[in-house]
Amino acid sequence: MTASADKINYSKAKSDKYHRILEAAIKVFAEQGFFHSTVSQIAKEAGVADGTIYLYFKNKDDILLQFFNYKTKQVFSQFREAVNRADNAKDKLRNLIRCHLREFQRDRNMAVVFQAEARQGRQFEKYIKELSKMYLDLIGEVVEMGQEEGAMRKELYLSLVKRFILGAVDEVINTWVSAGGSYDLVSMADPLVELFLRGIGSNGSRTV
Amino acid sequence: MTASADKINYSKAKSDKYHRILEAAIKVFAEQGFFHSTVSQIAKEAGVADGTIYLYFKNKDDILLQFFNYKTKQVFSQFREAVNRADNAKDKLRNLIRCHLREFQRDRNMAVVFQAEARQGRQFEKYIKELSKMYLDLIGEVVEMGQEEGAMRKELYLSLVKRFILGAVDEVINTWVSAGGSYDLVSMADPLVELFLRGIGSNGSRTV
Amino acid sequence: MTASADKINYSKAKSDKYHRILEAAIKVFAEQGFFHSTVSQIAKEAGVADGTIYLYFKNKDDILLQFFNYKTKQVFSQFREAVNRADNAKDKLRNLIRCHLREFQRDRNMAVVFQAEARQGRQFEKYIKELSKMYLDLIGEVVEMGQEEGAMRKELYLSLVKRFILGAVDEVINTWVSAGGSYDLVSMADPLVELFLRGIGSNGSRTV
Amino acid sequence: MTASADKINYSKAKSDKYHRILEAAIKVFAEQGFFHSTVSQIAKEAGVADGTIYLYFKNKDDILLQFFNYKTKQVFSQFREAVNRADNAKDKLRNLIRCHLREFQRDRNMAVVFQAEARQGRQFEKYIKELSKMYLDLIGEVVEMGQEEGAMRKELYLSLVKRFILGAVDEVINTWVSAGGSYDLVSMADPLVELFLRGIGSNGSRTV
DNA sequence: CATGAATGAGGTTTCATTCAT
DNA sequence: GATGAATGAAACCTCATTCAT
Repeated sequence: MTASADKINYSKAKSDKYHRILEAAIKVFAEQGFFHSTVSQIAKEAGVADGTIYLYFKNKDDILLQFFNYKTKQVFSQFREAVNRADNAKDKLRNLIRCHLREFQRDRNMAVVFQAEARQGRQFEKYIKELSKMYLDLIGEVVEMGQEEGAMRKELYLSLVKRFILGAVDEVINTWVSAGGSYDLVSMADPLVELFLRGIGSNGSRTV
Repeated sequence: MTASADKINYSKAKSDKYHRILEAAIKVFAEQGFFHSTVSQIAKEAGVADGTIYLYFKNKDDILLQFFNYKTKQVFSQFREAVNRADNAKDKLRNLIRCHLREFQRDRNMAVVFQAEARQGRQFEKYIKELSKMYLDLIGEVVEMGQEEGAMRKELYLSLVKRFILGAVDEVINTWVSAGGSYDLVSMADPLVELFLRGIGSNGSRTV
Repeated sequence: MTASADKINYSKAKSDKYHRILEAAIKVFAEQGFFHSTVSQIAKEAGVADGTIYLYFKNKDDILLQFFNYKTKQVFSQFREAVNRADNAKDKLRNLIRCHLREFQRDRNMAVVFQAEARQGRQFEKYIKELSKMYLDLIGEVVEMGQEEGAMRKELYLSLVKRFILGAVDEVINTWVSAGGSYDLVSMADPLVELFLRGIGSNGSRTV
Repeated sequence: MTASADKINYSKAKSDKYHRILEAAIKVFAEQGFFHSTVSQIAKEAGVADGTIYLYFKNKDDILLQFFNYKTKQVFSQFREAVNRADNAKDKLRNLIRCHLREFQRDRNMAVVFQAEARQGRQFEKYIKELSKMYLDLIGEVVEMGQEEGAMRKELYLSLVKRFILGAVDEVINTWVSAGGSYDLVSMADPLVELFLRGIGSNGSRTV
């Protein structure tokens, strides 16, 4: 007797309140962390009664789950578009990373929650892994195209390259989040892409 | 600084029980996450009474704090040694990363807790930042030496490079943790270092 | 008497919806028990909105109260008729018990609710006692008539006899309800009446 | 991961507090009914903190369950003894019923809870049925012995007889409970047994 | 030092009831 | 009359922490 989907208003074109609660929750989660946030705080921030939350979400966990779902879809279509807008691999990579940084800069609460809660495993593991995979696949496509174009090295260890890129971008965002979002994140994109492409070694260096 | 030194036995060269509890806690945190772990579980795992925990730790948070302190110091001296063991920048970098991966592979519980709980901000933020800073500084030193040696590009945006390296290593560890530690993590070190040094672009590529 | 007549439509010859809700409620109560039933479930079963219930009933308790009132009146007139249809005490008793079992068999939901919720005391105590009294009085009349007719022993402890009969019938119904109504309840009537009249002792037995 | 038997102190020879809580709970249940009773009320009545309840009982339901278990065992051994103390069926029956009434009179809270909550089905159904069965079996034994002795009629419909007796006794207790326990319940035993044995019909009556 | 029973604040969640539409 | 989204009181239960032994 799970009291879920049939009781909860997921349809209704994501009614006004659904989004109000979701945004409020993300704000509170960003400020306090998921575990230290209380449903009451979220309700107050959203300007609704505690019980109202449960008309739109199955439970507290479900709020975070819905967020991953909702923001993810939204952000991912942006990523995809950004990649499509360019016609060579390097520009695709640059566009992807610019877009990534731009979107996270645009909504810092989202960024904080993504960066902080996504590493928690347990209940959200499945979602996070899926999310991560989508991103890695996107990078994978771009790199493979780059290899075909001759713009990227053929002998790359692809699955490592993907993590190498995601990890670096992630850390750049983390740092920005930790710093309170006090500087322009997007401006990191181009230098970062250069590092990806050229590495840090001096020209023609033999490394192994 | 911490208002507890008088009650809690931090001296005594870290008695047997102190470490037993700490290791037990890390095991439990790794399995359940910090918030879902209970003091009782830790006590049971350590084979002591619940109350005993409070003879060695101020409270639940303090356990995690002590862990960051304890493991950090231990691991950091290893990192420092690894760097010192080489006499050129590239080898220092390679040694650092090998050591990092080796240590995290050696103690997977530690790895899980580090990777998961360190991103939570709030109560542990200060510690984590400090930790992160130590690592970044170490990388910074190596890179600067590399620039002097001529082994690394002079025009690098140093603070970005540091995050670029930390982030990538971190993500490689995360992936390994998510996969249940099922493959050899250390073998990622050399390919990773190559990516840092040469990037993913084909030789002589102009990137901007 | 009830402080609500002005708000609630008790007049109007019990509109269609009133009965729909009442029957729905009894069904739900029978399935889940009064306390575990929610007003929403009742509304859904009745095919009306939650709020509509409050146009016909003062509150959740009132639904059960109205049920006791409504079914009681209805069933009691049947009992009275059954008794009247016979012209000697033994047949009256037999008719009463047959009727009782028949009516409860006819509407198992009613039976379940009657048997289960009537023993709860507290809020419904008054109603239940009244109900019980009506039944006991009916039995009393029959037995007294039997005594006058010479068909029943003169020295009976009347108030005990009444409970003795009611209790036995009740338990027979309980058992049938517990068994899921899987056998014919009415067929218990005649053997039961024989037990009332002859007891279980062998003929001519001296019992004290 | 049901947090039950391993966490809860069922051993310890039913420690002092276990019984204090149980008796307090029964008192509160008797006064308010199970559903209207709150854990806080029980805790206050027992003179312990709310949380303490959960050291001894898995949850609120478990309190009632434990009660059925505990009192049942206790009371049933009394019933069995009472039956054994006589050496003919009629006396066994009389002893059983006297004992039943005596025990319920002795502890009115128990009586109230037994009579009221035992009819609720749902969560406690299994227990109640078991309980009921034990009692019915005991009666069954006695009646069968009576038949062998020639003290009871051979042609009896045994399963009906059992319910007939249990029901009547039950109702006598209910009435006494409803009346606030204001009269002597045990004095009902002998007249009741006479009704069982001789019925209410006049001597030699043909009933069918 | 060590214990673990006891505490009680505080969180999540349910659901009877209301009221603007 | 009818609706059903919204309310918020109140219940159950957990668990970090204390303290008498």
